Amino acid sequence: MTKYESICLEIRKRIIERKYPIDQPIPDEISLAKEFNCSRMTMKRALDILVSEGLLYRKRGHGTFIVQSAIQNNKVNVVTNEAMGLTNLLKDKNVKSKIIKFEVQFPSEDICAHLAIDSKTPVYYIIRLRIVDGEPYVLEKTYMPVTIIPGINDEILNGSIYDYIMNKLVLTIAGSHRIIRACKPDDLDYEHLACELNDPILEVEHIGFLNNGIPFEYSFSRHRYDKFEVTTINMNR
Amino acid sequence: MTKYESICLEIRKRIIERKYPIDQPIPDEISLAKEFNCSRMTMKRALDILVSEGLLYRKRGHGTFIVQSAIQNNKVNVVTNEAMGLTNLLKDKNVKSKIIKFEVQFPSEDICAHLAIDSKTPVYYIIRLRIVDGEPYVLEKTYMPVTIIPGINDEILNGSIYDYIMNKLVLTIAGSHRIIRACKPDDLDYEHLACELNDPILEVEHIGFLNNGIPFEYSFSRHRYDKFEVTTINMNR
DNA sequence: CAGTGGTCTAGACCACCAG
DNA sequence: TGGTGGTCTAGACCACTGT
Repeated sequence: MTKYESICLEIRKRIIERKYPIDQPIPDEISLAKEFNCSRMTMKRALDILVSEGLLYRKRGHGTFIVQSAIQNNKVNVVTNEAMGLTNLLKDKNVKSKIIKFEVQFPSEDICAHLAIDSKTPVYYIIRLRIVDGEPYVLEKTYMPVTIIPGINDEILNGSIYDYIMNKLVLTIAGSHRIIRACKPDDLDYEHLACELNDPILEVEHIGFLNNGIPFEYSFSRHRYDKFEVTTINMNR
Repeated sequence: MTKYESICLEIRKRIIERKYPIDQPIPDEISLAKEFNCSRMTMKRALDILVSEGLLYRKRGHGTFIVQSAIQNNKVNVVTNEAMGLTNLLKDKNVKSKIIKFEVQFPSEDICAHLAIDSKTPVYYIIRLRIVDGEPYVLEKTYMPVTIIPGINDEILNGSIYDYIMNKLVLTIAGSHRIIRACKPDDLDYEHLACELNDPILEVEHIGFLNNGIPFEYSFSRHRYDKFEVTTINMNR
């Protein structure tokens, strides 16, 4: 935990707990730096993070202000790190996995293109049903190159693939690309997600990248329409 | 133009023009700082931007490397600006608007909370059907505070609200918050989007912010499931 | 061990804005 | 003019890596 991270945590806490008047600027950078016993640069870096999360905004010559709408709808935790996997995102819930399919195959042309590999690089083909508090939640179809993410087994699939990648393989997940769409359910959805005939499905197509820019995962997550929504924040530079 | 911006431009140019070997680390921060006659902190800041764009990645103890896939597929300009509005996003298409409703009202409690206003601040209530190349595309229900975005009229609604905000009111749109979900169609969708009975709808709930952190728009866009998908890019810090 | 990036400092000067 | 945030510096120490 770096100094700027812990300062950032504390300031975020204060804002959420209304320790600072919502219609006033928060204390200036120099005062805060003194209070936290750090340099102004470090203070600025901590505040930069909160600005990038949409919690604060600055006015040169005026001060730093709270974005009121950000804390009025309990939407504060929207800015979670997305690269965590379901097991970590819902860690206060009981998340289980049912392995529907777990195979190795040569990838199709489409898979090759998305994973930036050739057709002779084997990939895992995994279908998992994720169950949250006993209810079917999402059906995940995942392709991962065996060369990049080796050693997948049933035990890992029953827990968190992301934990395995980050902690056992010690790889860094740098980012992701998502395409979100609505579609009609197919037979697999009916079978595992307990859909009614006309329930829509929220499908998230996902490409995950490591910090060397190499894609390691191409997946389709099919969600029950009444159990999931995607939240995004876009701030211009 | 700040120093770190101009350095950033120059390094980006060198990478794209293959001035640095693609399979080698680029020069270390101290050498680059000397070359550009700046401090190491400033150099780091310039490189940080390129890392956040996915053009470079760093390995502690090793050096700074070029993300090969970033410059191999002309993907350099992926970081497009989303805050443009439909009229600009699809400017090579024929986008028309049909005004279904255009009223002024006092906002409900929910609208107040999302726009950070009180219940006596009037808002526009606008429903528009956007038609692309003659086909119904999206049904937009929009709330905007009259005080922040004054002077809306039919002419503006038939064109681009975003153009009006940016060019006539000269306000800067800083960011947005989106919630994306799948849902079943309602009567308004059947009537205007030419939905079949069981066609899902992709709904995007949207809050737009100005650069002072004030929300100026709260909207629900209901899309035909076969005509629209949302694309997002997420890069970790 | 030497070399890399990551963090942090104490202080400087500038740009912007209100009274 | 005073106070704010924005940029930049020169240097320090730390964490991590391969030799």
